[in-house]
Amino acid sequence: MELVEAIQQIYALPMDELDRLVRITERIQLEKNNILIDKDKTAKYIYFLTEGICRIYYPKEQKEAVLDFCFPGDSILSLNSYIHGTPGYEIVDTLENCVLYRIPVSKLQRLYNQSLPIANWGRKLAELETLKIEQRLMQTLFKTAAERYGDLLTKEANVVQRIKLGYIASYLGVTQVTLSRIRAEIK
Amino acid sequence: MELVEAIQQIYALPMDELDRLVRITERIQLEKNNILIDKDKTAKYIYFLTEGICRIYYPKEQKEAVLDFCFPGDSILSLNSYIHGTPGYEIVDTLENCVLYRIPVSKLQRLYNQSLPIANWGRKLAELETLKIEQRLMQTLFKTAAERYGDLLTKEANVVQRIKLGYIASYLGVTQVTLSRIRAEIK
DNA sequence: CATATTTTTTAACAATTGTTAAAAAAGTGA
DNA sequence: TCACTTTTTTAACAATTGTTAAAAAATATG
Repeated sequence: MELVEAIQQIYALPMDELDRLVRITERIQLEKNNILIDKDKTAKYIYFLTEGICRIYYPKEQKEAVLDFCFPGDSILSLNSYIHGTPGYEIVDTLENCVLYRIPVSKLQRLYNQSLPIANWGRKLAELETLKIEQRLMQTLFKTAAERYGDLLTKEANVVQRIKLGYIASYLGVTQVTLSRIRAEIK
Repeated sequence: MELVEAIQQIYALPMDELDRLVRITERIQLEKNNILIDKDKTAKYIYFLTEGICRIYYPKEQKEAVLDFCFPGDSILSLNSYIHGTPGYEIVDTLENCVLYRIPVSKLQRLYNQSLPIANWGRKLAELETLKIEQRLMQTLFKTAAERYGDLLTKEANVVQRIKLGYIASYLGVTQVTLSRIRAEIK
């Protein structure tokens, strides 16, 4: 998955506009088990993941919850921070060595006020994020943890084995013990 | 709550651009217990509610789930349908007599491709929707039904009495019986 | 105002998940 | 390879919520 591809899959841009975006992106590498986005900090960047796996989670005293896992091609934003320019809630860390591209939010905002296609690209980016979270919410509303674990297995089969059970359990909204019971049932 | 106010609170527009938006809106009234947005239909409009209360819910065989209640000042969109132009999942109905303004999605899309401020307005609309759902998700992840019921009571105190317990229970993700038990605890 | 309908509460029981702790399995590094 | 650490599984018990059904309360209707 390449940067240009990741940008274009959100909203197709004409060459010159695409170039304006690409010119403000930076490529970074981050080793396994490092923090990409920290809570209570104002996010200076939005990211595109091209290699590796990340985890987005909300840390709360005692009880943390995994919002999502990110795979190559995904965009990663600290939502509240990106949208309101205030400190965000979530922590994003790397579960494997990662390659990412980052766009400074301040420069991006400037482009939003200059370029119609890029403003519409930003609109699409937000719209797709909305759908992503809606899907997440609907799954927790309607599917049991067992069903959702099955979905994960079919969608990201080989990947599930690379993620700790505790993280997956948190993503599914159950304890590690319960997920272990679910897996015992399946076999 | 007036239409112009509802539009401007999303993203402030210059007078002439605001006017382009206002000119394509229509005022409608809908009596209590009518369907505003139906599932499996492609939404032709987005709405601003200025009077009354609406309920957004996902209907699933046996088990329906209330996503949100809408109050004056809120915008109402069938997310998937608005974003992808495909049939949506949710039903929106009126819990009281309502006054709404609607914008045809097709005309709105045209403006997105013509006007930079309106494209950015659409971006903000999507961004705010994202945060709304994120809040909803975080509440279900971290707060117990009892806590969330307490939140509802403080935020929309007088309004809660006007909404059926079954709807509120569905919004909180518990059965009506459980919510009844929660209320018995509080008193 | 009295009756019918809807909504809410209460009770008893079943089922599911959480909790704590210990054992087993897998992974890591010298 | 062996010892050590981390992760996963299993077991027993407690706590919470769902289910079903009936009673009570509130609301609507002629």
